[in-house]
Amino acid sequence: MKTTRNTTAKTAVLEIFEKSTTALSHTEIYKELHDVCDRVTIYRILDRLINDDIVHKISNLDGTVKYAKCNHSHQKVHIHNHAHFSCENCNEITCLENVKPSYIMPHNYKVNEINFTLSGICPKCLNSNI
Amino acid sequence: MKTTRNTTAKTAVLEIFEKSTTALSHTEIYKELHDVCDRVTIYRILDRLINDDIVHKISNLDGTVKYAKCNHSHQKVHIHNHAHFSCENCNEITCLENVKPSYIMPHNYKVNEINFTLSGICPKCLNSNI
DNA sequence: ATATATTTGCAACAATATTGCATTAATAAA
DNA sequence: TTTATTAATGCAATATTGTTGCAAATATAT
Repeated sequence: MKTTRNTTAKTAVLEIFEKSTTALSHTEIYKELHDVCDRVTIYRILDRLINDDIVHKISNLDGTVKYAKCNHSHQKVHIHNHAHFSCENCNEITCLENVKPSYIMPHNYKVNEINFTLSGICPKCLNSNI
Repeated sequence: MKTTRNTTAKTAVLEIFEKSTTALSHTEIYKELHDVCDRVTIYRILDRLINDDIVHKISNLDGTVKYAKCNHSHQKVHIHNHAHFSCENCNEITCLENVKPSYIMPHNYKVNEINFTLSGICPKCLNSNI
């Protein structure tokens, strides 16, 4: 198995995820790191982090792609089966760790992963709009 | 209210949706219509169809965007709150009209729309892989 | 048949993502 | 600590996806 190295850029990306309470787009990450590394490097770091199961990818209703750090406490196996909320006002995406949809599937489908994204207005915007 | 016209290109797009059992990307639609109309026209037709509530937009786990015809039988109001299935093998997206997730949201969120996409292996691929 | 407002094509542009390749740097081994 | 190995990076080029402005074409109402 190939090892994945701890580089300056990778550490910087992880720090940004640590600080952030919302999911981040490639562009948002690059804005903070434009003097640390190249645009392309960030794409490659994100790919690696996804592969290593440290970060997961979220695609918004409008087609924009964001990334968030997984916080699988200490489970061996984990599935990103929690929901995401996408605010139509501030465009922030937050993980709703505790929202887990229940559903009944037709037979003959093998489900590996689910993506449950809700959109609307987040509490922050709901309050400030009064 | 502005009227939306029935043009050759729009009719052609609708025919493609009619024929297809899966959701289609802009690229897939354009492949069939490259001698009927321009790339841009298809984007604009899709925009109109979404506005007219004839087509809905689905964004896949990998960030790709697809479109599918709504089959809201005869309801006055309808919400696209059904699930979609994205096959990891053939990459087709199908609407699971009858799969409707139930979930409990934290307070203070105003939910306007939901997107529930499951990925894995579809029945067709499951059978052919035996 | 004519008026008018929508739709289209084209060209240009913007944003996002990918690839090849030489160089740099992190890690393992000596 | 030094050296060897291979992952990671930077840069340039390219691909893909989506958007905009404007003149010309076309669908619809009158």
